[in-house]
Amino acid sequence: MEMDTDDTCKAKGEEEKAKPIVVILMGAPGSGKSTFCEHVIRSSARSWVRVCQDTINNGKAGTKVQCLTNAISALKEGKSVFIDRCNLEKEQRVDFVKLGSPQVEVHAVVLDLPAKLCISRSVKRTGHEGNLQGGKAAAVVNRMLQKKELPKLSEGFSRIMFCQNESDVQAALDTYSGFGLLDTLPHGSFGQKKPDTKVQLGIMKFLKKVEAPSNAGSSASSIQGSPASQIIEEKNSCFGGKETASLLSHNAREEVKDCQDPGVSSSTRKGSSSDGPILAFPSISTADFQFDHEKASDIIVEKVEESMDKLGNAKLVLVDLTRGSKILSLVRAKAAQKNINPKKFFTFVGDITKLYSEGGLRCTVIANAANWRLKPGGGGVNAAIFNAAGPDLEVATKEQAKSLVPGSAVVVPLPSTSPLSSKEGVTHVIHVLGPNMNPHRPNCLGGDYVKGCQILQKAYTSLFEGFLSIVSTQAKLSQESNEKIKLEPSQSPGHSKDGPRNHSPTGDQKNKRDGIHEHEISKKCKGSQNEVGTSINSSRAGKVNAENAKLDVSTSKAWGSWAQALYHIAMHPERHKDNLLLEILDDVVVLNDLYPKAQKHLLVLTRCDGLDCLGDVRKEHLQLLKTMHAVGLKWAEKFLDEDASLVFRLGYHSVPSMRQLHLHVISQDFNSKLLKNKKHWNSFTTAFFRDSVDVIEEISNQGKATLNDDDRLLSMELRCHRCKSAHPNIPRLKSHISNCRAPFPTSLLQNDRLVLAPSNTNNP
DNA sequence: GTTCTAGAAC
DNA sequence: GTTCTAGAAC
Repeated sequence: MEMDTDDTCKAKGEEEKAKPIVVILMGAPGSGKSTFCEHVIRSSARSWVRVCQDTINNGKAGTKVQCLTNAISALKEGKSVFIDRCNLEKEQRVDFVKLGSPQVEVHAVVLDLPAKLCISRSVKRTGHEGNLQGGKAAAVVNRMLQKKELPKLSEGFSRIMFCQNESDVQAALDTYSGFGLLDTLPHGSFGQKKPDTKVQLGIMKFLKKVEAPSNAGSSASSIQGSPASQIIEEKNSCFGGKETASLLSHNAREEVKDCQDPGVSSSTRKGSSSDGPILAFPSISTADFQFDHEKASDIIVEKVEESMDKLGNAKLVLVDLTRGSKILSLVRAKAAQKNINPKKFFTFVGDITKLYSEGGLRCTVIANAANWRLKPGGGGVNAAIFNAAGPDLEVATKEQAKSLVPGSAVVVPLPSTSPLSSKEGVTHVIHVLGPNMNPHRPNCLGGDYVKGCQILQKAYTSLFEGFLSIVSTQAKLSQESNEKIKLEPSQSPGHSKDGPRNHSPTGDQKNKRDGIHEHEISKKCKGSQNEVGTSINSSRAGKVNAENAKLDVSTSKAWGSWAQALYHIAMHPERHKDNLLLEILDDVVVLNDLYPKAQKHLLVLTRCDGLDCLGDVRKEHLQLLKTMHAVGLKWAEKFLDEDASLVFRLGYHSVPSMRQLHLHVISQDFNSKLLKNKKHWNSFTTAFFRDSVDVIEEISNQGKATLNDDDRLLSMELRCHRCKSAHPNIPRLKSHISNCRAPFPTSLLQNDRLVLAPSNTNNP
């Protein structure tokens, strides 16, 4: 056993009072477990014992029982213990979790780093204690990661830290290095991006690309237990849940240093139709009003929990300016313990007046921790918001109320002339007055927390009710504007959908949002504004529906000239006599993909004008979808007659590059010189690809299809679609898939997602 | 040095 | 969607 202890700096007495802990490390070979232990042990004020199975037997590998025995004796001596072994499967760690007791907490530190990184470290390392060197490392790491089961609090951990990139690891190192003998750490699960799915994540570099899709892997192609939830970010400075970094503009990431946001996907930035309005609110009363943070965090979490059911697609975000703010970490821990949906409520570090411009987080409503006179000035959030909003906010506030009593809130629509509106997209400010515990401020409660808590509860209730009233009003207005659009379709051609939205009766508010939207369009599209305007098909401009006429951007998109080819074929197949065309029917055209990404790759193209992509599909298209599927299936079966070894998959890209709804019928060999890049691969092998059978089911049941439209799906780590092993680049991946005969993942074998020759059904 | 990727242009 | 190519990665 390694006794990496540092006895020099602590007195015996201290150790006796202190509670030892067990930290179970989890991670593949090369994930840095031993290094982690060494770093902590070097700088910690505690006595640690590192129990390493690789070396426990006089420097050689030992048994699990030896590890347990040594851990128990270390704990008896009051020492804290690192369990340094892979521990990737639940069963492998269960006995170590049992080391916990009322006196001994068991923590998990998960070094869930990219497979690529672990592999390269394992390969490179020489003289590693576990003797896992050389070329076999890749195979071993891949195999282990495929069995990975991420830990859950329910296994018996009081605290779990997920580290998915180097900065997470640094944060965990800081946490445990500074974890003194008498300190306690908040309980809960920290830093995991998506607890329930195993989304593969991109190999992008920090500042160049964003990271984990928050929700995109939930479809059939994500496999429980697959080694997928791996982040390749190397420098992300965001600790405790890095998702929000995906929202940040490049220059903002440096400033937003802490966030926990498993819920906000890049769609919040892009403003896709699935977004809901977001209320950003500061912690009320805990700053200048000196309200106790523990009590305040209880109330925030309790009130958030109460409002969860009423939120619909709206979201709440607690904002604080400083990284490592006590109130944020308390709220995070308590929200995690209560299993509050992290998609609907999360925390964010940043300036509440610059959430969009600097943080990339679009919050249409922000709350202000106001003073009772509703006046600018003072300090903190109140001063910041009044400053950022300019005199417009003061004027608009006066129209609504002259003063506030503690525990109440007032909703103020923000004029579009306010910079906070034009730059940040804020439509409303809600002033909230919380209880005051500061004797130097008016209405001090003098330490009466019974009353204080009541008032703070009331304050949050008023705030959330105010927000919900805005949400429901806006939803109604967008319905009305939608009705109006339907009545006046002639006004829309030639404009982006901002045109129709200007007909809405909401006046100022609408214009303001349109400003943001245009900003986004100009960022997203490389073409000129003119191009944007003209390339949106006029038949689509009137199609803005109730959903996409909401606060956020519609699904409508601009198509470049190069993206029109399929549309032209669909409209006039007879003019395209080229040899790609296979079949022309009343509703569909079948053609070979011009750039096939597999031995067989066909497109079944709808001839319906105005149906550009999966996002446009509604219940009235159900029969068409079934026809497309049936035609695709017919062709797949024809090819299977010729070559029984083929396997087909039928489906749609969540966001196609080419206009005009088309079904891909693609053989799963992916044997094509034209499959050249990560986007090609991931567009057919991640949740970005929506199986036709699932789409039909969704349209039938819900009236629309789920779009896994997060760009990050397309830049995820390259993994074999059969065995899910990770590969560093396209050539290596292709070389692997040409030989891989692993069975397809179960999810693909279900529900006829794969189409096989009858003779091939048992062993694809 | 070569291989490979990612972003811009089309 | 592809092509081109700078520059990162090896």
